[in-house]
Amino acid sequence: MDYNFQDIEKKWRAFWAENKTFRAEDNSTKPKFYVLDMFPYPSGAGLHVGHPLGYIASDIYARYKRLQGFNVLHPMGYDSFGLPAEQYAIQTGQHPAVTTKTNIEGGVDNQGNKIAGYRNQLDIMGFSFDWDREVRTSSPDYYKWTQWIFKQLYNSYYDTTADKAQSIDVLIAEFSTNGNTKVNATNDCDITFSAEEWKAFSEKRKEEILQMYRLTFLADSWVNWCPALGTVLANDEVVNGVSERGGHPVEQKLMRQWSMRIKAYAERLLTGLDTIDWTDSIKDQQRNWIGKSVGCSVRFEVAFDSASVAFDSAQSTNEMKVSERSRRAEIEVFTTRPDTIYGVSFMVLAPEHPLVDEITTAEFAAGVAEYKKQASLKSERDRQADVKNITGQNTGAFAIHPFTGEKVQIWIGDYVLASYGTGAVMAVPCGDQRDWEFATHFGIEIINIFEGKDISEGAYTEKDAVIANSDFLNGLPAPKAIKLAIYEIEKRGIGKGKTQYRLRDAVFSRQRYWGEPFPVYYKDETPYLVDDKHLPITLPEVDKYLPTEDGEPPLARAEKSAWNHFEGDRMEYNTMPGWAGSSWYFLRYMDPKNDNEFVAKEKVDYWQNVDLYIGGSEHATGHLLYARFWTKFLYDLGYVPFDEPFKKLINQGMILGRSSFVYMVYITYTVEVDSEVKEVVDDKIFFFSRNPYLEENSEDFQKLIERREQVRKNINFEGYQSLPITHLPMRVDISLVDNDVLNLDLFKKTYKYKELTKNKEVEFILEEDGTYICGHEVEKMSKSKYNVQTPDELVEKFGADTLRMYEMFLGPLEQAKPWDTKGINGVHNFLRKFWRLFNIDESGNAQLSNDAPSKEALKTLHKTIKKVGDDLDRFSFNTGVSNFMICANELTDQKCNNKQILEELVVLLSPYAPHVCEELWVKLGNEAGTLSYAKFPEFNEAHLVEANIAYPVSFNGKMRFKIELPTALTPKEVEAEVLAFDQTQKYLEGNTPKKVIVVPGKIVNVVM
RNA sequence: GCGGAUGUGGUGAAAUUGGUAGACACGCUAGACUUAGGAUCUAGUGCCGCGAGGUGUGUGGGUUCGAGUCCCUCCAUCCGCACCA
Repeated sequence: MDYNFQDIEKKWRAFWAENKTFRAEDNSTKPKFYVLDMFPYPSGAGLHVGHPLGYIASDIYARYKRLQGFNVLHPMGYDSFGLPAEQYAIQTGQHPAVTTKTNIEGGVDNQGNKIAGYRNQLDIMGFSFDWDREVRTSSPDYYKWTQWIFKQLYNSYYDTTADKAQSIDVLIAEFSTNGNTKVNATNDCDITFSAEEWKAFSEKRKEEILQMYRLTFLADSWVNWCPALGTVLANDEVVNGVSERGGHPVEQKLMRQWSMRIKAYAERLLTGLDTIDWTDSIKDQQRNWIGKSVGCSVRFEVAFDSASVAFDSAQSTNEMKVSERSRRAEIEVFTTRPDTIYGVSFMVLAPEHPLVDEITTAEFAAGVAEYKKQASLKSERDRQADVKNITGQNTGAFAIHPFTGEKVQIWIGDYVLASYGTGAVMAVPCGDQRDWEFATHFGIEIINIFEGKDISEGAYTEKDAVIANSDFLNGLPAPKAIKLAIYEIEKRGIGKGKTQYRLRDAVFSRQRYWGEPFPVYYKDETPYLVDDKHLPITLPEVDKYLPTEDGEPPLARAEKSAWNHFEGDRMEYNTMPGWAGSSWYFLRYMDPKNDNEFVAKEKVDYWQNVDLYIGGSEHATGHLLYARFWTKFLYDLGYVPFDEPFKKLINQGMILGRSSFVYMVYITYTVEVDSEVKEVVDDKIFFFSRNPYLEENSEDFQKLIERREQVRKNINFEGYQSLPITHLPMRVDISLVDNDVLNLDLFKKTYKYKELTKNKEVEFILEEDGTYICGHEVEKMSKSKYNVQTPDELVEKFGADTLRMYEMFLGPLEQAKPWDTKGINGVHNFLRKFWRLFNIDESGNAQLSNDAPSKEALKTLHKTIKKVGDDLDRFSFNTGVSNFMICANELTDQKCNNKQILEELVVLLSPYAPHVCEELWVKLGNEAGTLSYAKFPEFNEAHLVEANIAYPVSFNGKMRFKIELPTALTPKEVEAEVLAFDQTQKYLEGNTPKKVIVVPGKIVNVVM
């Protein structure tokens, strides 16, 4: 009986669903194992073959762990809030909840297109998900708890002494007893107050101050504003100055926004990386994003001497105030190289630095104003792109060097960023290349403080120099000098040792409809939290999904009655960003239906963190960082017993599309109609298999030349016309192409080229065998490129087991690879071959031998058990498939139909090809549905031991022949046998061997 | 510029600890068979050479009895970050 995969797969999928075969138990004595995929955003386009790659790998691993006796949690859900559904809603008026439901469950969209549905597409792959645990971030049952976590963050601050988050009540109590002078907390508060002052503050003022401490807070901050999307974006959602989604320009705007004080966790996010098993590349990306630098702050006093200051004559009241303050100002800088402080010959402030106007002298006021204007006009992107162009402007002011007491010039320059450190630097041209270039460009003094280093061609930036010319630092190597300099700076009270992070607090509000509403209302424009008993605050209905006319977010359109809970003057109009729901979803799977807690303590205590997480590397600085942050926070509050969410992370490589091209080739000429010159396309159009210019001497190319002469005659042109030949590559849908051969009939019938060629003669330039070969290019798989391969078609044609194994066989999981179906037959044939081993007769019974298995069959089996097991342990799924093929080939050669051997193999193969294995498992006489919990075969080395071994013998490292010797021989005996062997003399060529190296069981090398 | 990764036949790739380079599969060549099936079976297939043999893992060097694997140099491609003081 043939391998009828369609019936088999259908049958077992139904069986698994009906019997809930893959349900994970919360109360189990078995050890747990948590295998998680990054959940998908359910888009209308559906899944292509790239999406399931990671899911297949994780499913194989989950099934493997079940066979090893683990209680496996392997859930799936949907990250279902997001932009595409909202934009579709704006265009069509359809509620995003409806679109989202259709995209998940299948159906017809409101333009009549059939949607397969994510769930159906996932189901046909035979994944062993426990669907009873499904979560959707856009479901109120789920986002109730996203809102609840937000509230916990709001009610917490970061205590830097205890190095953990604490209740904000602790802080309020401290304010009431001691004010804020003794508080050690991560904050943005730049004022100090006493207990009495605190008590005297109004409620509104108190809340304003608390906002500067809370872990999520409302503040006016410079944000990435994307006008096209009408919303702000987090730093990780902005790539090269444009939005990650859609590629729209992004500008800086000062707005009142919710933020997450992720900065508080910078150090723990950094050190935590050392405890988890992720790739170096992702860890480095996170380290880079956090951007820790160790150094110290130093304050330079501004030298206000009467002669040089601008505002003696200035009228501004603001400046008058400064003048009244007895004109004292300090510039604080951050440096990682305090050892080079004697090399400071000037200072540079960011153009936006608040002190700039205050210190600029009259002489330079116009220049500074002009420079500031230029800088503000440049976008962030332009400023970054324009690195080579050195620009700057002297302010005319001076600072006093804190050690030498000398005056150094103060400049402004846009290479200093307002957003990093203090927005000011002490410039050390001998030790920093940018400072060196700046000094050289503007002719500022360069002081060399490195012993014996030449700085005439550039700065010396290594930290291995000895410091000179620097008073108390003289003669010290840089690392020691750094320590001493910090000590001295602190002693003199002009700064202190400090660690700086590049990590910014994360903007947490979006001016969108399709996201979680905040559990927040306003009274007198002061935010208050909604009480837990009113959660979730559900999304209110609105008339349109667009911002209001005054630029308020879409939720501002909601009537008061549209809110399920309304309090105060108004509710919060912003919604949460996409990463809110995905920052904790892995916890909800443990307890998805709990209505009283986000996850019950005993469940999270049992399941712990994710043992294996598989997903794309594009989330390196977004989701993966935020999820770690929230986990650490929930750990601090005692809700979860671990502070890293994902123990091991594997990033599957992207599957790229292979686009096919046809090349339209035609001649153009110009004609004058009513004194207007028009370009005309010739009446004949050629379709070439490839660029004809690549083969200019070919026969086919001659056809073009002839045609051109024809055209030349036809149009009867006067004067010179070059008659250019246009070569236009056009994508064709890959469904019309099989191994680069174009289905010409179908192409002619269906393709859009008709419009372009109507009323024209068309000639296809064919290969010698009459086929038309398409060109191809590897690029991202996308609908617009006509190169999408859906899993559905392949499952239909070859079966899910074949597709699962083929995607694994393609290459290492982590590697990016172009999609190509050329090899799929090989994998399909393997499964047929495997099926044939069972000798299944027409009535569907397996004809197997019950005898004791042969020695060689046992050897094949145990070799395979060992290799496949090892491959699974190191996530080498591609070699696993190879090993199954080798095994099937060997058993076929051995004509093995031994029941005992085949039964173990069925278990071994079942993680990769679950459907066919279930079928065979039952044919072997086992109970339906028990395969998933069978025992993974045990490897027995005894079956691999052979009496003889074929030693490869090499001479000076070159392998010459093999010699069959008993395994038990000692190296000495092997050496003797080899030297006595006939062929040895031939390869010795009369030399006496100097040495013979015998690696037992491996190789013999004769050194001459 | 900095960081990470990769480089092996016509193609996808394998070689886990330094020990027979190219397993497995696709493709291709030749043949067999037939219930004409995206079958099956046999033989071959890195390159050069009729052959003996030579040569071969991006380049050049080194360590070693032995290097795809370790070290150094350079080249190419991909990814991430990028005036971060």
